[in-house]
Amino acid sequence: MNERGAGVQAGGSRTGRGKPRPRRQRGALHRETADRLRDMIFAGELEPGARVTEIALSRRLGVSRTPLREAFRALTAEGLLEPLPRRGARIASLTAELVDEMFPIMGALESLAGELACRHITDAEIAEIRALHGQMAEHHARGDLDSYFRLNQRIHESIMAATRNPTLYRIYLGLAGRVRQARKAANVSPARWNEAMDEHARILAALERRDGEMLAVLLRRHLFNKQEALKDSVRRLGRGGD
Amino acid sequence: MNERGAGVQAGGSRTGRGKPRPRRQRGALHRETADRLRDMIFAGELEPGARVTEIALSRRLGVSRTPLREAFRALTAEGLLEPLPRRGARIASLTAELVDEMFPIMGALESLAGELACRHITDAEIAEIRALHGQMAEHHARGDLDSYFRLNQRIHESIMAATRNPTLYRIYLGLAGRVRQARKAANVSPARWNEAMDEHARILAALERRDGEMLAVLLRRHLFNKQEALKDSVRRLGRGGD
DNA sequence: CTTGTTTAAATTGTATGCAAAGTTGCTAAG
DNA sequence: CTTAGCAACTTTGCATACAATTTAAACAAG
Repeated sequence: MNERGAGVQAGGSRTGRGKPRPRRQRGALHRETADRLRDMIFAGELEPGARVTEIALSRRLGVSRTPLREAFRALTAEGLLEPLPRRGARIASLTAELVDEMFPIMGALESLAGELACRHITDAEIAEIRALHGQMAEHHARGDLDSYFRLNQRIHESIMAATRNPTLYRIYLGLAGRVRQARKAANVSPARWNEAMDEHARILAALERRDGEMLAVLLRRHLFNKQEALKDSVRRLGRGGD
Repeated sequence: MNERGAGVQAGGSRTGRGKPRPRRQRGALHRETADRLRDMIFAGELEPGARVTEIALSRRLGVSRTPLREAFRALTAEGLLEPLPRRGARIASLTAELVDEMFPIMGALESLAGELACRHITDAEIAEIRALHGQMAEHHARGDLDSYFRLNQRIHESIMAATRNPTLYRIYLGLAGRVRQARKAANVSPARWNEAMDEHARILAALERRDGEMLAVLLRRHLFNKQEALKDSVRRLGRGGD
Protein backbone atom coordinates (compact mmCIF):
# COMPACT_ATOMS: atom_id res chain seq x y z
CA MET A 1 0.00 0.00 0.00
CA ASN A 2 2.80 2.32 0.60
CA GLU A 3 4.95 1.66 -2.40
CA ARG A 4 7.80 1.98 -0.02
CA GLY A 5 11.20 2.73 -1.39
CA ALA A 6 10.07 2.70 -4.97
CA GLY A 7 11.03 5.53 -7.20
CA VAL A 8 8.50 7.68 -5.48
CA GLN A 9 10.01 11.06 -5.20
CA ALA A 10 9.85 12.01 -1.60
CA GLY A 11 8.84 15.51 -0.69
CA GLY A 12 6.25 16.01 -3.37
CA SER A 13 7.21 19.48 -4.46
CA ARG A 14 10.96 19.36 -4.52
CA THR A 15 13.07 22.43 -4.59
CA GLY A 16 12.32 22.73 -8.22
CA ARG A 17 15.47 21.24 -9.67
CA GLY A 18 14.75 18.06 -11.54
CA LYS A 19 17.28 16.19 -9.46
CA PRO A 20 15.81 12.83 -8.48
CA ARG A 21 17.95 11.92 -5.54
CA PRO A 22 17.72 8.18 -4.93
CA ARG A 23 15.90 8.41 -1.63
CA ARG A 24 18.19 7.23 1.10
CA GLN A 25 17.17 6.29 4.56
CA ARG A 26 14.69 8.49 6.20
CA GLY A 27 16.80 10.87 8.20
CA ALA A 28 19.80 11.03 6.00
CA LEU A 29 19.41 14.24 4.07
CA HIS A 30 20.85 16.61 6.62
CA ARG A 31 23.63 14.17 7.38
CA GLU A 32 24.34 13.64 3.73
CA THR A 33 24.31 17.37 3.20
CA ALA A 34 26.78 17.83 6.02
CA ASP A 35 28.99 15.14 4.53
CA ARG A 36 28.86 16.75 1.14
CA LEU A 37 29.75 20.12 2.58
CA ARG A 38 32.63 18.60 4.49
CA ASP A 39 33.89 16.93 1.34
CA MET A 40 33.59 20.18 -0.57
CA ILE A 41 35.63 21.91 2.07
CA PHE A 42 38.28 19.22 2.26
CA ALA A 43 38.46 19.06 -1.50
CA GLY A 44 39.06 22.78 -1.61
CA GLU A 45 35.91 23.30 -3.61
CA LEU A 46 34.87 25.75 -0.95
CA GLU A 47 37.94 27.69 -0.12
CA PRO A 48 38.72 28.90 3.36
CA GLY A 49 37.48 32.41 3.78
CA ALA A 50 34.74 32.03 1.20
CA ARG A 51 31.39 33.38 2.24
CA VAL A 52 28.40 31.11 1.91
CA THR A 53 24.75 31.63 2.65
CA GLU A 54 22.05 29.13 3.44
CA ILE A 55 20.02 30.02 0.39
CA ALA A 56 22.88 29.87 -2.06
CA LEU A 57 24.12 26.56 -0.73
CA SER A 58 20.70 25.00 -0.55
CA ARG A 59 20.16 25.89 -4.15
CA ARG A 60 23.59 24.61 -5.12
CA LEU A 61 23.04 21.30 -3.38
CA GLY A 62 19.44 20.94 -4.40
CA VAL A 63 18.02 20.65 -0.91
CA SER A 64 15.76 22.95 0.97
CA ARG A 65 16.98 25.24 3.67
CA THR A 66 15.90 23.07 6.57
CA PRO A 67 18.31 20.15 6.19
CA LEU A 68 20.99 22.48 4.95
CA ARG A 69 20.51 24.52 8.05
CA GLU A 70 21.09 21.52 10.24
CA ALA A 71 24.18 20.66 8.28
CA PHE A 72 25.31 24.24 8.77
CA ARG A 73 24.95 23.90 12.51
CA ALA A 74 26.89 20.67 12.53
CA LEU A 75 29.75 22.10 10.53
CA THR A 76 29.75 25.17 12.71
CA ALA A 77 30.00 22.99 15.79
CA GLU A 78 32.92 21.21 14.18
CA GLY A 79 34.61 24.51 13.60
CA LEU A 80 34.63 24.21 9.84
CA LEU A 81 32.20 27.09 9.43
CA GLU A 82 32.20 30.43 11.15
CA PRO A 83 28.88 32.18 11.28
CA LEU A 84 29.04 35.84 10.41
CA PRO A 85 26.53 37.90 12.32
CA ARG A 86 24.18 38.82 9.56
CA ARG A 87 26.13 38.06 6.45
CA GLY A 88 26.02 34.32 6.10
CA ALA A 89 28.92 32.19 7.17
CA ARG A 90 32.51 31.77 6.22
CA ILE A 91 34.56 28.68 5.56
CA ALA A 92 36.95 28.63 8.46
CA SER A 93 40.60 28.72 7.71
CA LEU A 94 43.07 26.79 9.77
CA THR A 95 45.35 29.34 11.32
CA ALA A 96 48.68 28.76 12.98
CA GLU A 97 47.09 29.93 16.23
CA LEU A 98 44.43 27.29 15.99
CA VAL A 99 46.99 24.61 15.27
CA ASP A 100 48.79 25.71 18.41
CA GLU A 101 45.56 25.37 20.32
CA MET A 102 44.54 22.02 18.96
CA PHE A 103 47.71 19.99 18.87
CA PRO A 104 48.50 20.10 22.56
CA ILE A 105 44.98 18.83 23.13
CA MET A 106 45.38 16.10 20.56
CA GLY A 107 48.71 15.28 22.13
CA ALA A 108 47.13 14.89 25.54
CA LEU A 109 44.32 12.79 24.13
CA GLU A 110 46.53 10.55 22.05
CA SER A 111 48.89 10.17 24.94
CA LEU A 112 46.02 9.00 27.10
CA ALA A 113 44.86 6.81 24.25
CA GLY A 114 48.24 5.14 24.13
CA GLU A 115 48.03 4.17 27.78
CA LEU A 116 44.48 2.94 27.50
CA ALA A 117 45.08 1.11 24.25
CA CYS A 118 47.94 -0.89 25.73
CA ARG A 119 45.61 -2.11 28.44
CA HIS A 120 42.89 -3.30 26.09
CA ILE A 121 44.29 -3.98 22.67
CA THR A 122 44.09 -7.53 21.33
CA ASP A 123 46.78 -9.36 19.42
CA ALA A 124 44.57 -9.24 16.36
CA GLU A 125 44.32 -5.47 16.57
CA ILE A 126 48.05 -5.16 16.93
CA ALA A 127 48.49 -7.34 13.87
CA GLU A 128 46.06 -5.12 12.01
CA ILE A 129 47.99 -2.02 12.95
CA ARG A 130 51.24 -3.71 12.01
CA ALA A 131 49.78 -4.42 8.59
CA LEU A 132 48.67 -0.81 8.21
CA HIS A 133 52.12 0.30 9.22
CA GLY A 134 53.64 -1.92 6.55
CA GLN A 135 51.42 -0.46 3.87
CA MET A 136 52.18 3.02 5.07
CA ALA A 137 55.89 2.30 4.82
CA GLU A 138 55.37 1.25 1.20
CA HIS A 139 53.56 4.47 0.41
CA HIS A 140 56.38 6.34 2.06
CA ALA A 141 58.93 4.47 -0.03
CA ARG A 142 56.99 5.26 -3.18
CA GLY A 143 56.54 8.87 -2.16
CA ASP A 144 52.75 8.61 -2.28
CA LEU A 145 51.87 11.30 0.21
CA ASP A 146 48.10 11.02 -0.12
CA SER A 147 48.02 7.30 0.55
CA TYR A 148 50.52 7.78 3.34
CA PHE A 149 48.25 10.26 5.05
CA ARG A 150 45.29 7.96 4.69
CA LEU A 151 47.10 5.08 6.31
CA ASN A 152 48.56 7.33 8.96
CA GLN A 153 45.07 8.44 9.83
CA ARG A 154 43.82 4.89 10.00
CA ILE A 155 46.63 3.90 12.35
CA HIS A 156 45.88 6.68 14.76
CA GLU A 157 42.20 5.87 14.62
CA SER A 158 42.94 2.21 15.26
CA ILE A 159 44.81 3.12 18.40
CA MET A 160 41.87 5.26 19.45
CA ALA A 161 39.50 2.39 18.78
CA ALA A 162 41.61 0.12 20.96
CA THR A 163 41.07 2.34 23.97
CA ARG A 164 37.50 1.05 24.25
CA ASN A 165 36.56 4.62 25.06
CA PRO A 166 34.01 5.90 22.53
CA THR A 167 33.86 9.32 24.12
CA LEU A 168 37.59 9.75 23.70
CA TYR A 169 37.31 8.53 20.14
CA ARG A 170 34.55 10.98 19.35
CA ILE A 171 36.40 13.99 20.72
CA TYR A 172 39.52 12.97 18.89
CA LEU A 173 37.68 12.62 15.60
CA GLY A 174 36.29 16.10 15.99
CA LEU A 175 39.74 17.59 16.35
CA ALA A 176 41.32 15.42 13.69
CA GLY A 177 38.58 16.32 11.24
CA ARG A 178 39.25 19.95 11.77
CA VAL A 179 42.92 19.43 11.02
CA ARG A 180 42.25 17.37 7.92
CA GLN A 181 41.11 20.55 6.26
CA ALA A 182 44.70 21.61 5.72
CA ARG A 183 45.96 18.22 4.65
CA LYS A 184 45.51 18.90 0.98
CA ALA A 185 48.24 21.49 1.13
CA ALA A 186 50.45 19.91 3.72
CA ASN A 187 53.63 19.13 1.85
CA VAL A 188 56.07 17.80 4.36
CA SER A 189 59.77 17.98 3.78
CA PRO A 190 61.48 14.66 3.04
CA ALA A 191 63.45 14.98 6.25
CA ARG A 192 60.31 15.44 8.30
CA TRP A 193 58.67 12.58 6.52
CA ASN A 194 61.51 10.21 7.35
CA GLU A 195 61.41 11.37 10.92
CA ALA A 196 57.67 10.72 11.10
CA MET A 197 58.15 7.21 9.75
CA ASP A 198 60.79 6.62 12.38
CA GLU A 199 58.46 7.82 15.10
CA HIS A 200 55.77 5.52 13.81
CA ALA A 201 58.12 2.57 13.92
CA ARG A 202 58.83 3.28 17.56
CA ILE A 203 55.13 3.73 18.26
CA LEU A 204 54.39 0.35 16.74
CA ALA A 205 57.16 -1.24 18.76
CA ALA A 206 55.85 0.20 22.01
CA LEU A 207 52.38 -0.96 21.14
CA GLU A 208 53.62 -4.47 20.45
CA ARG A 209 55.31 -4.49 23.85
CA ARG A 210 52.15 -3.00 25.33
CA ASP A 211 54.35 -0.40 26.97
CA GLY A 212 51.69 2.17 27.69
CA GLU A 213 53.94 4.63 29.45
CA MET A 214 56.40 4.72 26.59
CA LEU A 215 53.65 4.84 24.01
CA ALA A 216 52.14 7.85 25.76
CA VAL A 217 55.44 9.68 25.58
CA LEU A 218 56.05 8.71 21.97
CA LEU A 219 52.61 9.78 20.85
CA ARG A 220 52.85 13.12 22.58
CA ARG A 221 56.19 13.77 20.97
CA HIS A 222 54.91 12.59 17.60
CA LEU A 223 52.00 14.99 17.84
CA PHE A 224 54.31 17.81 18.82
CA ASN A 225 56.43 17.27 15.74
CA LYS A 226 53.33 17.03 13.60
CA GLN A 227 52.27 20.33 15.02
CA GLU A 228 55.44 22.02 13.92
CA ALA A 229 55.25 20.53 10.45
CA LEU A 230 51.64 21.48 9.98
CA LYS A 231 52.25 24.97 11.25
CA ASP A 232 54.87 25.39 8.57
CA SER A 233 52.36 24.30 5.96
CA VAL A 234 49.67 26.55 7.27
CA ARG A 235 52.05 29.48 7.32
CA ARG A 236 53.15 28.73 3.79
CA LEU A 237 49.53 28.69 2.77
CA GLY A 238 49.19 32.24 3.88
CA ARG A 239 46.11 33.57 5.50
CA GLY A 240 43.15 32.18 3.66
CA GLY A 241 40.31 34.18 5.04
CA ASP A 242 41.13 37.27 6.94
CA MET B 1 9.80 53.17 10.96
CA ASN B 2 10.78 49.87 12.29
CA GLU B 3 9.62 50.22 15.85
CA ARG B 4 12.59 48.15 16.72
CA GLY B 5 12.66 46.35 20.00
CA ALA B 6 9.33 47.77 21.09
CA GLY B 7 6.77 45.46 22.49
CA VAL B 8 5.88 44.30 19.04
CA GLN B 9 5.04 40.67 19.30
CA ALA B 10 7.18 38.92 16.79
CA GLY B 11 5.91 35.95 14.87
CA GLY B 12 2.41 37.15 14.24
CA SER B 13 0.62 33.87 14.71
CA ARG B 14 2.31 32.38 17.72
CA THR B 15 1.94 28.81 18.69
CA GLY B 16 -1.50 29.61 19.81
CA ARG B 17 -0.78 29.77 23.50
CA GLY B 18 -1.26 33.27 24.80
CA LYS B 19 2.28 33.32 26.09
CA PRO B 20 3.80 36.67 25.12
CA ARG B 21 7.45 35.93 25.45
CA PRO B 22 9.33 39.20 25.80
CA ARG B 23 11.10 39.03 22.50
CA ARG B 24 14.76 38.49 23.17
CA GLN B 25 17.46 38.99 20.66
CA ARG B 26 16.75 37.66 17.29
CA GLY B 27 18.51 34.35 17.27
CA ALA B 28 18.09 33.45 20.87
CA LEU B 29 15.09 31.19 20.98
CA HIS B 30 16.78 27.95 20.13
CA ARG B 31 19.61 28.76 22.49
CA GLU B 32 17.22 29.74 25.22
CA THR B 33 15.26 26.58 24.63
CA ALA B 34 18.41 24.51 24.90
CA ASP B 35 19.29 26.30 28.15
CA ARG B 36 15.86 25.69 29.54
CA LEU B 37 16.03 22.03 28.66
CA ARG B 38 19.43 21.73 30.24
CA ASP B 39 18.15 23.36 33.40
CA MET B 40 15.16 21.05 33.46
CA ILE B 41 17.47 18.09 33.19
CA PHE B 42 19.88 19.31 35.84
CA ALA B 43 16.99 20.19 38.12
CA GLY B 44 15.67 16.68 37.75
CA GLU B 45 12.47 18.00 36.22
CA LEU B 46 13.15 15.68 33.34
CA GLU B 47 14.37 12.50 34.87
CA PRO B 48 17.01 10.35 33.26
CA GLY B 49 15.40 7.67 31.20
CA ALA B 50 12.26 9.72 30.54
CA ARG B 51 11.08 9.71 26.98
CA VAL B 52 10.42 13.03 25.32
CA THR B 53 9.21 13.92 21.87
CA GLU B 54 9.67 17.05 19.87
CA ILE B 55 5.97 17.80 19.74
CA ALA B 56 5.32 17.29 23.42
CA LEU B 57 8.29 19.39 24.47
CA SER B 58 7.59 22.15 22.00
CA ARG B 59 4.09 22.40 23.37
CA ARG B 60 5.32 22.30 26.93
CA LEU B 61 7.82 25.06 26.32
CA GLY B 62 5.57 27.10 24.11
CA VAL B 63 7.87 27.19 21.12
CA SER B 64 7.45 25.70 17.71
CA ARG B 65 9.21 22.57 16.66
CA THR B 66 11.94 24.32 14.69
CA PRO B 67 13.88 25.96 17.53
CA LEU B 68 13.12 23.05 19.80
CA ARG B 69 14.55 20.75 17.22
CA GLU B 70 17.79 22.69 17.16
CA ALA B 71 17.92 22.59 20.92
CA PHE B 72 17.36 18.86 20.68
CA ARG B 73 20.31 18.49 18.41
CA ALA B 74 22.50 20.52 20.69
CA LEU B 75 21.59 18.51 23.76
CA THR B 76 22.08 15.33 21.80
CA ALA B 77 25.54 16.47 20.80
CA GLU B 78 26.28 17.18 24.44
CA GLY B 79 25.19 13.69 25.33
CA LEU B 80 22.32 14.78 27.52
CA LEU B 81 19.77 13.34 25.14
CA GLU B 82 19.79 10.02 23.39
CA PRO B 83 17.72 9.83 20.26
CA LEU B 84 15.59 6.74 20.01
CA PRO B 85 15.17 5.49 16.48
CA ARG B 86 11.58 6.35 15.88
CA ARG B 87 10.23 6.92 19.34
CA GLY B 88 11.46 10.33 20.33
CA ALA B 89 14.46 10.72 22.56
CA ARG B 90 15.43 9.78 26.05
CA ILE B 91 17.06 11.79 28.79
CA ALA B 92 20.45 10.20 29.11
CA SER B 93 21.43 8.77 32.41
CA LEU B 94 24.96 9.03 33.67
CA THR B 95 26.19 5.50 34.05
CA ALA B 96 29.24 4.29 35.92
CA GLU B 97 30.66 3.18 32.57
CA LEU B 98 30.33 6.66 31.17
CA VAL B 99 32.00 8.15 34.22
CA ASP B 100 34.86 5.75 33.64
CA GLU B 101 35.06 6.94 30.07
CA MET B 102 34.89 10.62 30.76
CA PHE B 103 37.09 11.15 33.78
CA PRO B 104 40.34 9.90 32.30
CA ILE B 105 39.70 12.34 29.47
CA MET B 106 38.96 15.17 31.85
CA GLY B 107 42.05 14.20 33.79
CA ALA B 108 44.20 14.43 30.69
CA LEU B 109 42.64 17.74 29.72
CA GLU B 110 42.92 19.30 33.15
CA SER B 111 46.43 18.03 33.47
CA LEU B 112 47.32 19.76 30.23
CA ALA B 113 45.44 22.80 31.41
CA GLY B 114 47.55 22.93 34.52
CA GLU B 115 50.73 23.05 32.50
CA LEU B 116 49.41 25.65 30.12
CA ALA B 117 47.86 27.75 32.85
CA CYS B 118 51.14 28.01 34.70
CA ARG B 119 52.72 29.46 31.59
CA HIS B 120 50.12 32.13 31.03
CA ILE B 121 48.32 32.93 34.24
CA THR B 122 48.62 36.44 35.62
CA ASP B 123 49.06 37.41 39.24
CA ALA B 124 45.58 38.87 39.20
CA GLU B 125 44.11 35.61 38.03
CA ILE B 126 45.97 33.72 40.73
CA ALA B 127 44.63 36.15 43.30
CA GLU B 128 41.14 35.58 41.95
CA ILE B 129 41.49 31.84 42.26
CA ARG B 130 42.91 32.24 45.74
CA ALA B 131 39.83 34.21 46.69
CA LEU B 132 37.54 31.56 45.20
CA HIS B 133 39.47 28.95 47.11
CA GLY B 134 38.95 30.88 50.34
CA GLN B 135 35.22 31.08 49.77
CA MET B 136 35.09 27.43 48.92
CA ALA B 137 36.86 26.61 52.16
CA GLU B 138 34.19 28.54 54.03
CA HIS B 139 31.43 26.61 52.33
CA HIS B 140 33.26 23.44 53.22
CA ALA B 141 33.52 24.52 56.84
CA ARG B 142 29.81 25.31 56.90
CA GLY B 143 28.95 22.06 55.18
CA ASP B 144 27.23 23.88 52.31
CA LEU B 145 27.71 21.30 49.59
CA ASP B 146 25.86 23.14 46.86
CA SER B 147 27.87 26.32 47.23
CA TYR B 148 31.02 24.27 47.52
CA PHE B 149 30.33 22.62 44.21
CA ARG B 150 29.63 25.93 42.57
CA LEU B 151 32.92 27.39 43.73
CA ASN B 152 34.77 24.22 42.90
CA GLN B 153 33.42 24.46 39.39
CA ARG B 154 34.45 28.08 39.08
CA ILE B 155 37.98 27.31 40.20
CA HIS B 156 38.41 24.59 37.64
CA GLU B 157 36.97 26.83 34.97
CA SER B 158 39.30 29.63 35.99
CA ILE B 159 42.27 27.37 35.50
CA MET B 160 40.91 26.45 32.10
CA ALA B 161 40.47 30.09 31.24
CA ALA B 162 44.08 30.77 32.18
CA THR B 163 45.31 28.33 29.56
CA ARG B 164 44.44 30.87 26.84
CA ASN B 165 43.19 27.91 24.87
CA PRO B 166 39.51 28.39 23.98
CA THR B 167 39.33 25.06 22.20
CA LEU B 168 40.50 23.26 25.31
CA TYR B 169 38.05 25.25 27.37
CA ARG B 170 35.17 24.36 25.10
CA ILE B 171 35.87 20.64 25.12
CA TYR B 172 36.25 20.71 28.86
CA LEU B 173 32.94 22.48 29.34
CA GLY B 174 31.21 19.87 27.23
CA LEU B 175 32.46 17.08 29.45
CA ALA B 176 31.94 18.95 32.69
CA GLY B 177 28.39 19.81 31.70
CA ARG B 178 27.64 16.20 31.11
CA VAL B 179 28.91 15.33 34.56
CA ARG B 180 26.97 18.10 36.25
CA GLN B 181 23.85 16.12 35.55
CA ALA B 182 24.61 13.84 38.46
CA ARG B 183 25.66 16.56 40.84
CA LYS B 184 22.27 16.92 42.40
CA ALA B 185 22.60 13.46 43.89
CA ALA B 186 26.31 13.40 44.55
CA ASN B 187 26.62 13.26 48.28
CA VAL B 188 30.24 12.90 49.11
CA SER B 189 31.39 11.37 52.33
CA PRO B 190 32.95 13.76 54.84
CA ALA B 191 36.25 11.96 54.52
CA ARG B 192 36.27 12.39 50.76
CA TRP B 193 35.29 16.00 51.10
CA ASN B 194 38.18 16.74 53.42
CA GLU B 195 40.50 14.98 51.07
CA ALA B 196 39.23 17.03 48.16
CA MET B 197 39.81 20.25 50.07
CA ASP B 198 43.31 19.11 50.81
CA GLU B 199 43.94 18.39 47.16
CA HIS B 200 42.62 21.80 46.26
CA ALA B 201 44.98 23.45 48.72
CA ARG B 202 47.92 21.72 47.05
CA ILE B 203 46.59 22.66 43.63
CA LEU B 204 46.44 26.29 44.64
CA ALA B 205 49.93 26.15 46.05
CA ALA B 206 51.35 24.68 42.85
CA LEU B 207 49.54 27.30 40.83
CA GLU B 208 50.99 30.07 42.97
CA ARG B 209 54.46 28.65 42.40
CA ARG B 210 53.58 28.25 38.73
CA ASP B 211 54.83 24.69 38.98
CA GLY B 212 53.16 23.35 35.88
CA GLU B 213 54.55 19.86 36.12
CA MET B 214 53.37 19.42 39.67
CA LEU B 215 50.04 20.99 38.93
CA ALA B 216 49.51 18.58 36.08
CA VAL B 217 50.10 15.64 38.39
CA LEU B 218 47.91 17.05 41.14
CA LEU B 219 45.04 17.76 38.81
CA ARG B 220 45.14 14.33 37.28
CA ARG B 221 45.13 12.74 40.71
CA HIS B 222 42.35 15.05 41.85
CA LEU B 223 40.25 14.06 38.88
CA PHE B 224 40.92 10.41 39.52
CA ASN B 225 39.65 10.71 43.06
CA LYS B 226 36.65 12.67 41.88
CA GLN B 227 35.94 9.85 39.50
CA GLU B 228 35.82 7.30 42.27
CA ALA B 229 33.58 9.49 44.41
CA LEU B 230 31.20 10.23 41.60
CA LYS B 231 31.04 6.60 40.57
CA ASP B 232 29.93 5.74 44.07
CA SER B 233 27.16 8.31 43.81
CA VAL B 234 26.08 7.11 40.41
CA ARG B 235 25.99 3.55 41.62
CA ARG B 236 24.00 4.53 44.66
CA LEU B 237 21.56 6.27 42.36
CA GLY B 238 20.85 3.02 40.63
CA ARG B 239 20.24 2.76 36.98
CA GLY B 240 18.06 5.62 35.95
CA GLY B 241 17.02 4.71 32.49
CA ASP B 242 17.52 1.23 31.30
C1' DC C 1 -3.33 -19.29 23.53
C1' DT C 2 -0.18 -17.86 20.24
C1' DT C 3 1.22 -15.88 16.06
C1' DG C 4 0.85 -13.31 11.92
C1' DT C 5 -1.15 -9.63 9.34
C1' DT C 6 -3.28 -5.38 8.76
C1' DT C 7 -4.37 -0.88 10.06
C1' DA C 8 -4.07 3.20 12.67
C1' DA C 9 -1.47 6.36 15.35
C1' DA C 10 2.64 8.65 16.53
C1' DT C 11 6.77 10.88 15.24
C1' DT C 12 10.17 12.78 12.70
C1' DG C 13 12.04 14.78 8.30
C1' DT C 14 11.53 18.26 4.80
C1' DA C 15 9.68 22.28 2.44
C1' DT C 16 8.10 26.79 2.43
C1' DG C 17 5.96 31.22 3.90
C1' DC C 18 6.50 35.23 6.55
C1' DA C 19 8.55 38.60 9.48
C1' DA C 20 12.37 41.01 11.52
C1' DA C 21 16.82 42.89 11.51
C1' DG C 22 21.01 44.36 9.73
C1' DT C 23 23.97 45.79 6.06
C1' DT C 24 25.05 48.14 2.18
C1' DG C 25 24.72 51.41 -1.24
C1' DC C 26 22.81 55.57 -2.98
C1' DT C 27 21.46 60.22 -2.72
C1' DA C 28 21.35 64.67 -1.00
C1' DA C 29 23.06 68.32 1.66
C1' DG C 30 26.64 70.92 3.78
C1' DC D 1 34.36 66.21 -1.63
C1' DT D 2 32.71 64.26 2.48
C1' DT D 3 29.29 62.74 5.56
C1' DA D 4 24.88 61.51 7.17
C1' DG D 5 20.47 59.61 6.53
C1' DC D 6 17.27 56.72 4.27
C1' DA D 7 15.66 52.92 1.72
C1' DA D 8 15.93 48.58 -0.33
C1' DC D 9 17.74 44.16 -0.31
C1' DT D 10 19.86 40.31 1.82
C1' DT D 11 19.74 36.88 5.14
C1' DT D 12 18.42 34.42 8.87
C1' DG D 13 14.89 32.83 12.46
C1' DC D 14 10.56 30.83 13.48
C1' DA D 15 6.14 28.61 12.53
C1' DT D 16 3.54 25.38 10.21
C1' DA D 17 1.93 22.16 6.58
C1' DC D 18 2.74 17.84 4.49
C1' DA D 19 4.53 13.37 3.63
C1' DA D 20 6.58 9.08 4.80
C1' DT D 21 7.92 5.54 7.83
C1' DT D 22 7.99 2.90 11.78
C1' DT D 23 5.93 1.11 15.74
C1' DA D 24 2.47 -0.89 18.11
C1' DA D 25 -1.93 -2.54 18.87
C1' DA D 26 -5.84 -5.06 17.61
C1' DC D 27 -8.04 -8.64 15.35
C1' DA D 28 -8.37 -12.94 13.19
C1' DA D 29 -6.93 -17.49 12.23
C1' DG D 30 -4.65 -21.68 13.35
